[in-house]
Amino acid sequence: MSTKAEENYLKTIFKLSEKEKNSVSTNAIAEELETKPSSVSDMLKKLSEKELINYVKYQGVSLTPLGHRLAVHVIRKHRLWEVFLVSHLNFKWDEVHDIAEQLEHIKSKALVNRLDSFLNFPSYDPHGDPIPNEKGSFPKSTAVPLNLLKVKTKGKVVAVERDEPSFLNYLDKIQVSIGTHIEIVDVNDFDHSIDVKIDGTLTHISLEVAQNILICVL
Amino acid sequence: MSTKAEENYLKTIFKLSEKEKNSVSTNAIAEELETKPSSVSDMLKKLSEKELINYVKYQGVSLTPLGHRLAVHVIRKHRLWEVFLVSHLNFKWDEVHDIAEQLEHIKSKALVNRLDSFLNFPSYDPHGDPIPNEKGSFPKSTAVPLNLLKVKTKGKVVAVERDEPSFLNYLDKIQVSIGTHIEIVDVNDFDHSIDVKIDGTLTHISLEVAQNILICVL
DNA sequence: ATATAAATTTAGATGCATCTAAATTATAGT
DNA sequence: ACTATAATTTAGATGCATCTAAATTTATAT
Repeated sequence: MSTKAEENYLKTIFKLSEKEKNSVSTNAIAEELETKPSSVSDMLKKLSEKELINYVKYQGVSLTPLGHRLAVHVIRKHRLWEVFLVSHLNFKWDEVHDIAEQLEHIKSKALVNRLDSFLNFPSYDPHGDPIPNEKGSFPKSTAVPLNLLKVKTKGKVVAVERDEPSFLNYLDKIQVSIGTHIEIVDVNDFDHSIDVKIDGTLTHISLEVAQNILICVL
Repeated sequence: MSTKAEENYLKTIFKLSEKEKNSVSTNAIAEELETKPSSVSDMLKKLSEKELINYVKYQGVSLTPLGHRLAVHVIRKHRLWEVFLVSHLNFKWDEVHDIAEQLEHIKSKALVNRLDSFLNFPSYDPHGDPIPNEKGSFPKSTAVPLNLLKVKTKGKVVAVERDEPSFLNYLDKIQVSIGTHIEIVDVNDFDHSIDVKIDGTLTHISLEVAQNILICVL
């Protein structure tokens, strides 16, 4: 049986593995979890003994198939609960992350699968993140970060890559949500900020924000 | 902020306070929580320092108003989740206790209240136990244990006082659930077992079982 | 190639919740 | 009132997850 802390480590390693192709570093994990590298070292030893990660001292880590399965299952729970909170309890998309962080650790296979069925087997959570099915496979999508698109490209927002209320509130303010249509009007070579048309309105967006909005090109 | 363990102690003290009018003993708590009296002593000291219980060494404990409020809030969450599990996720009444034991520790005032509203402010959980409202007050009921009724009395099952699947499965087997009509046919003076008519069928019930079925006399 | 900096791990500590074994206090029977 | 027994608490230990400070290993830069 895995503890809450272990599950959070696995989730973080999974997340970081997606970005950086190679193995994940102790420091990166510490930063992501807002903890100290020494604490991470301790935990990596434990996870390694449980055969959840491949760990060679000073060389970083990667998930074993077992660790990968567990991480995906926690992510599945997190995202299903987010769907429930937004679609049935009327929470807004910026309010659900912290609650889902708690709910994702509830242990009951039956609960997850019944929740999934109750929600009609959703493929994406309120932030557009894909929800793995019971077997652990993700629906695939061909989304691209907004900052990589060229002028005149039109697309639809399919996901956002950050959960913080400050970010999500900003998106609300500029009227961006999942499904919103966006057109690239101009790209500023100096700071890589961009001008976009959102539902007809012209808006200026920083690189930082654009990087975290995923678009499906139309 | 209270930990899971603290909340479970408070819940237990609340439960035991209902039965025994006076203060609750260390041993009783230990037995209920399936832990050692020495562990209970440690925890009582902690709860006392947090002003959640009134504790005089060797004299047992009682809840302070603050501890009472917290205990009731945990019970509220437990019972609301049980309603959700049975009425929306199609769990049976004997399957929900263990899952609700986990869900009751999720911390979010908004979540509880929205869940309450989503469920239409239920007054009783699937076992017939009363659900306190947001302010902490319970709906009152005038239920009596089945074993205290006299021959020929007719009534309706309004609650059961145990959560164990073994007990609940037995009730399913003899066709007893919340709302079932029962008539006392005969009382055996020797072992206090009773003969009852359940939906027309004659059934023999032990004292142990009868004590845990609450009846509203008709 | 070697010194310096950066990343990582170890050593030793803390707080929480638990345990066993031993000591203490309360209670009940004669 | 006294003693045996039961209930309760204390002392000291363990495992988990974390921390700080120190040591070690790896990477980098001349």
